[in-house]
Amino acid sequence: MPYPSKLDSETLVSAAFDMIEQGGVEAFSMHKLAAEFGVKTASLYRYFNKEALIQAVNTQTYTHIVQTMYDAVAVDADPAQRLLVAAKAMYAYAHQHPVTYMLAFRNSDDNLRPDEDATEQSVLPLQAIMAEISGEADSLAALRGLQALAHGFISLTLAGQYRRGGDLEAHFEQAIMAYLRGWQ
Amino acid sequence: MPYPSKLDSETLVSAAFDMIEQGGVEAFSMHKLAAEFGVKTASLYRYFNKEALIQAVNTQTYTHIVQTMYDAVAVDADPAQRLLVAAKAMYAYAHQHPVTYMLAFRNSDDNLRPDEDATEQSVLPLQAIMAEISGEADSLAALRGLQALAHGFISLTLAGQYRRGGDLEAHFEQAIMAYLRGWQ
DNA sequence: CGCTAAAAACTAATATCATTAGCCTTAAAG
DNA sequence: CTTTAAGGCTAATGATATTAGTTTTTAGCG
Repeated sequence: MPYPSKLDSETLVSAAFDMIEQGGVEAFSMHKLAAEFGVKTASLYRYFNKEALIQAVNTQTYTHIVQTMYDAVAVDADPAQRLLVAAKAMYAYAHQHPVTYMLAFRNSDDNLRPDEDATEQSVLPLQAIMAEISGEADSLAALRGLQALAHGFISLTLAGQYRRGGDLEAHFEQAIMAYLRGWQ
Repeated sequence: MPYPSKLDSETLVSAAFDMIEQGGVEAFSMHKLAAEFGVKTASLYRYFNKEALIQAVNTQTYTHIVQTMYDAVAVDADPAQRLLVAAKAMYAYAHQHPVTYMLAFRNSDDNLRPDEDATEQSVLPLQAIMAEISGEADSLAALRGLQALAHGFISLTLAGQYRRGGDLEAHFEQAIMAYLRGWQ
């Protein structure tokens, strides 16, 4: 009944994702996003306000990461190798989408965080693999450490905190392997 | 020659630090900061613009963390224990100053990052300890992994990404110890 | 074929920011 | 007592996010 819609939620989120990845969150504005669709700023508010839009972008980021890791983990190898592959997939994804990656984990505000369910549930398969290394009892602690190590390395790298040269990707792998060795 | 100054750089940075820690960066504004000093907004610009102010806050955060770890590391114990103590000191500091901690490591923008020199140089003592565990050749990789693990665990905790219960601090320690074991 | 309803976008207005240019005030130094 | 420059002030500009209320469009129905 209305007249031809120029906007829809999904397309908006995708466009916002790209704009943020290109120019950073600071430069991102509702005004610029509207302009990209040939629409006035206020029209966006039928779909999202800025906070909701960024939260949607973060949820998308999270979904992508989980998907990436799922695909990666589906190799036929010993547990340590499978976890290493998963970590490397996360590393690669983060380097392809550095801005939105950091944004998703920044979480200054509760409202910008991805949905609860999407997050913790999604790592259960990884925990099962981890259990093969650490034993069932320690698998949660061990998994958390693995997530921490991977995420920490990625963020420090992206934040430019490793400035003394060396092969960062090699160091990443060495650190992961040492960590897994330590749980055996 | 001028008349009694109501402002000075150091006090401004401290006040900004506190305001940000209390209310978050998003809520922080030059206007509110000026109000706290009974001064008009424009007056602040003789000292800082917003970007420079936040960078100064981040530098202060970094200085505090380095100091905290230096103090912690000065115990008489085996290398692994000393590194664990340092990591725990960082953990404790981050939990006392969660907002500014995350802000300092967020680094969306180059200009908000702490000074180059303050950062990497400061971890050399830790690298020396790490070398006792991993050997000289691997000490940089091993140290980077340790930083990553500690920082990653802290950020994921602060970001509310560990929502499945368990003793987080205990898991933190277990993860660090496993990592160090892996390098032995 | 014209009317109606509701979706979708628009206009207009408000409030908050950061930032700059130029002015005014004060007290220390000569 | 005059100079001078530091330090704060006024005023203005241009983004920005957001809301309320209005207008346009077109699908479906009588």
